[in-house]
Amino acid sequence: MTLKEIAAIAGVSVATVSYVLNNTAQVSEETRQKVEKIIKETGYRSNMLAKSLRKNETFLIGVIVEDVTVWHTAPIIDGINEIAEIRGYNTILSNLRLLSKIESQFEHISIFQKDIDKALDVLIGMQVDGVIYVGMHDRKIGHVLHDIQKPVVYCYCYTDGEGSSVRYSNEKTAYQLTQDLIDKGHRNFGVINGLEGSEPARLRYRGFTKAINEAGIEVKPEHIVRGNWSYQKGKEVARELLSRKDHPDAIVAMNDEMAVGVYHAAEELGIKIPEEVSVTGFDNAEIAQYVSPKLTTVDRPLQEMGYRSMELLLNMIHGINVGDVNITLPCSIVEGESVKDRS
Amino acid sequence: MTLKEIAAIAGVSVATVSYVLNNTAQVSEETRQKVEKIIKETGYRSNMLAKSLRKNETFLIGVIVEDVTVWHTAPIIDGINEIAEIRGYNTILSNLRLLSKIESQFEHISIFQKDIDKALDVLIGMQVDGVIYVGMHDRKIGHVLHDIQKPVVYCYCYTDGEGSSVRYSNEKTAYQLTQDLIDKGHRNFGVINGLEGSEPARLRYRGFTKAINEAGIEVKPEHIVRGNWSYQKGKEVARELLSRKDHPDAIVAMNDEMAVGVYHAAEELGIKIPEEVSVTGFDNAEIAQYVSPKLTTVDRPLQEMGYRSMELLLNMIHGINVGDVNITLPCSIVEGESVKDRS
DNA sequence: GTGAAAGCGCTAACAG
DNA sequence: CTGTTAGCGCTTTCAC
Repeated sequence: MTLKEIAAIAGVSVATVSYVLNNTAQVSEETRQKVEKIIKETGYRSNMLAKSLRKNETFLIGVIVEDVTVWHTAPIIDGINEIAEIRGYNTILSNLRLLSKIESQFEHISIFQKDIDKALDVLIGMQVDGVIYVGMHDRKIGHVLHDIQKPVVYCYCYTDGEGSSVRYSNEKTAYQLTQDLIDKGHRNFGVINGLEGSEPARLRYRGFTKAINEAGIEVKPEHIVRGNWSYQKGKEVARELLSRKDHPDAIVAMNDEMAVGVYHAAEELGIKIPEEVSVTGFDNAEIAQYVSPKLTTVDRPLQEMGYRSMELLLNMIHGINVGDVNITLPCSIVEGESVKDRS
Repeated sequence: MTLKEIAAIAGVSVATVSYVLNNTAQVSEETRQKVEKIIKETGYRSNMLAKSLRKNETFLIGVIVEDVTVWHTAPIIDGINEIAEIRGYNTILSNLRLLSKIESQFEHISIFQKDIDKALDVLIGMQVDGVIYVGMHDRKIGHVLHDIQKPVVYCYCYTDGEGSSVRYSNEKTAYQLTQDLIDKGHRNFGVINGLEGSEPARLRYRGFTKAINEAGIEVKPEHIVRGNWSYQKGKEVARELLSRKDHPDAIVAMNDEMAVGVYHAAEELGIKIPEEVSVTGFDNAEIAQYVSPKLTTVDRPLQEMGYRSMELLLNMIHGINVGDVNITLPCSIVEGESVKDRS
């Protein structure tokens, strides 16, 4: 069904049909009724392709996600969609599916440039007004979206120098978390760090160290161990940590999976949480609320990151805030029952 | 940058540029080189809107998801995308965001018809070749995608009579799971059912009952309790169940959250899993592998459901298999350590 | 081998 | 108030 056909049935011109459709000119009540009736009857829907081509505007935003199955991606998409819906935009999602395409999790991004370019060809070809790129890890990536003459926002990742980004605060949150533990009287700390080379691991550890140093506390070198984000490894290193006679009275695990590893290691060794050792996690994974006692952890503002990315992009599209903006959102600490007040 | 501009720079006609771009006619090597050089230099990307309008084909598939944050949605999308990529199609995702829009989880779908129609307006307007509708619960929904003259596949839900669907097997899987328990010598069963009115709950329970009846086993009515899918409620009813002197030696929980509730109830009461009571879950949630002992549960073929939905849709688009098809995929049982062999 | 020109469905002057 | 028409960027006959 096309405008022309509607016009033919109604016995009016295409222009008139367009007028009633878009309410873009005065049309007599009689004509309007007649046309509207036919539109309803035929179930006509206007061809966006033609419309957008003609008007040279699409109200379309391209969203490239590195992998939709990485669990933080969905809430970010949801946040993006919510703002899009409010502001009258539609989104077109491109899923790079990196997770299933890579061997090593930290292989350099550039080998996927071809995939990205392919995705961009489609999105730019669809004449999107701007692009949001959602990372699967929080890290620096190259200018993967180079050469496109459109506003771009990187979310859950960033690029050096060029381009705006929306991220969450690793360092400051780890700092606060550690301070809370210090305030609650803990002095003998253990820390299970994330995977070597991971930026969030580095930042979280730095926040931890800063709080420790400011409080003038010393952490025994043997109490600083390296995990790899996994439950298995967390349990393994926690076992060593907790087997020591001078084991920590607080273990800061850099994510929830490893924190749960600590739970199980403690259980094996008959060490009570939080009575004998406090434990904190990071990320507010689903498991955090299903372990007993509930894990104290950190909630990242994922949906909010979606909101802000979209709002930032729309501002750029409308010419507000033309410079590069780097937004770092605060996290909130989720109080569980895995930390004891020893003060 | 448009074809016309490229043509002007190269000093050839638009037709010629189109020929080299699409390799659709013989072009002299010299001209081809010249044009290709300019295309590369200018970073020209063809306008899909114009192209699709002209060719009257888009290779675009519309994917409507009821809520992207419901955790089974992402793997399904991923599966859809994988096939799309292989077959040269692109997808455009529409997220209805039902979860945040509804009060009661089981409110009738029809009140969202307006949202769905809006999403459809966009998708159909974009001239998609077909639509996949991904539900947030496995249930029967009305003909929410009525009146569209395009192939439609319902995934993780279905509609009565009209329309093809791809789902997973609740009943048969619950049957197998129960049989396994019977084979391992369990005779004193307890079951924690899902939310009243939920179709998967009904089907899973039916599968359970079928296996029980076939084996000539009797389940005490007091051992059949109603949960609501939640951890909290699961723990609560498990506490009652396990407090009884004649408590079951196997508890079939209809999802993993409730199964974890059983774990914690058992722990409180000093009852050992699986020595004194075996426990099974359903859904293979992330927690299933982080509890100790590991939970025996059921993995739904989510990504595969995405594959099959897309393949089915493409077949419909290409005129193969024109009738309604209802596919039910088998699940696999994930053997944990929460079931003891008592035979 | 290459170009002129029609037309995909729609909007927006412009004319009447 | 309504209709005629040009043209958005592209593909594709049909001529040459």
